[in-house]
Amino acid sequence: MDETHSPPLALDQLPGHLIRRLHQIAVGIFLDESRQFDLTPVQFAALDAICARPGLDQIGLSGAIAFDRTTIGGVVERLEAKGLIDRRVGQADRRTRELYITEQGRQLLDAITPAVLRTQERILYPLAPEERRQVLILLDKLVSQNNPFSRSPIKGD
Amino acid sequence: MDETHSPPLALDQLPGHLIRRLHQIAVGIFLDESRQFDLTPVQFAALDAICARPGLDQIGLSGAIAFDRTTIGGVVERLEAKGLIDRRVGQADRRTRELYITEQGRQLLDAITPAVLRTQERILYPLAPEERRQVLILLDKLVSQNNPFSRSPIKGD
DNA sequence: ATATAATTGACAGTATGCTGATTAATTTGA
DNA sequence: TCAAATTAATCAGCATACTGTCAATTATAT
Repeated sequence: MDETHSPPLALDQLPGHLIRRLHQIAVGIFLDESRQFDLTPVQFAALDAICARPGLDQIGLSGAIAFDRTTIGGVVERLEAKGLIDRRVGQADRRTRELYITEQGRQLLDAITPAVLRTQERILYPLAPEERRQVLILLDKLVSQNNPFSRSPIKGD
Repeated sequence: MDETHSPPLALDQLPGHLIRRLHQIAVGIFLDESRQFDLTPVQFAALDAICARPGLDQIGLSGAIAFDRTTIGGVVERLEAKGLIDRRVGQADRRTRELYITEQGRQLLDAITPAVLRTQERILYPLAPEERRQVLILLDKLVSQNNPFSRSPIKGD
């Protein structure tokens, strides 16, 4: 027998594949729930972080929500084009762009928040209450302890 | 008091955000482990599925590993350009393109498999053995039961 | 048999998410 | 002080991941 080839891996049992699928599902539910607001999950995350920390620059925003710093450029550009944030040249450091949420941005954030909360409930809906607590603890453990290996590691406050 | 605005949500406690972060981390580990093979996670998944089911068409491949059918087009195009798969016009249905792994593709799949397995171990490394079993069970439950709501639901065999 | 439906794959367009290079501004160090 | 290193943002380029649309092909229904 010249059987030099290993059998294909069963993808649907690999953690990486399960994680990719779950992410795909979570994004799908988010877009379904917030269809009327024309905001992507990443745009929501950025808007939420800018609201929480006004005057943040783009690198700071990357660190706060773990985006690649190049990706953030396009995201804030689109948020600015929609009138949801302002971008001002930094006072202390003119290389930076300080980010501020606009009144319109605040109103959208308020309006979309219930949809975002419904999204989280729908994602976890298949699990029993105790399992939901469990999975959040395990996901948090995986994310925080693998954080150093991530491409865009979270910076602590 | 005219406090009409709710406080920003704590992103790092939202399931959707944790899932996005974990996916980002998993992809990063995959690319790190398989750097020398020049294959992305999605390309690996497609190659693995084509190996397991030779003659599959592109829609069938989408259904097997939950890709959008448009996304698959570019993926198989790049796999074909690298000489890892063949694409032939379907005999029974000339609309389809039947996908076959090449000998070169099989060899790459063999070579990359240990790296893919190491990737899975690194993803789960922060967890104790019992927690690893738990999280896989919970992820599988979330994925399979939310599958109908996904944009690219898995088709059963 | 033939008009209509549905299906496969392709294409255009948009939005992440990354690499690597470049520019402008600031900081460091000899 | 002034050249060198560093940093913030941008740009070009590539690969997912989705929407919609379209042409070619097949299935259906009268």
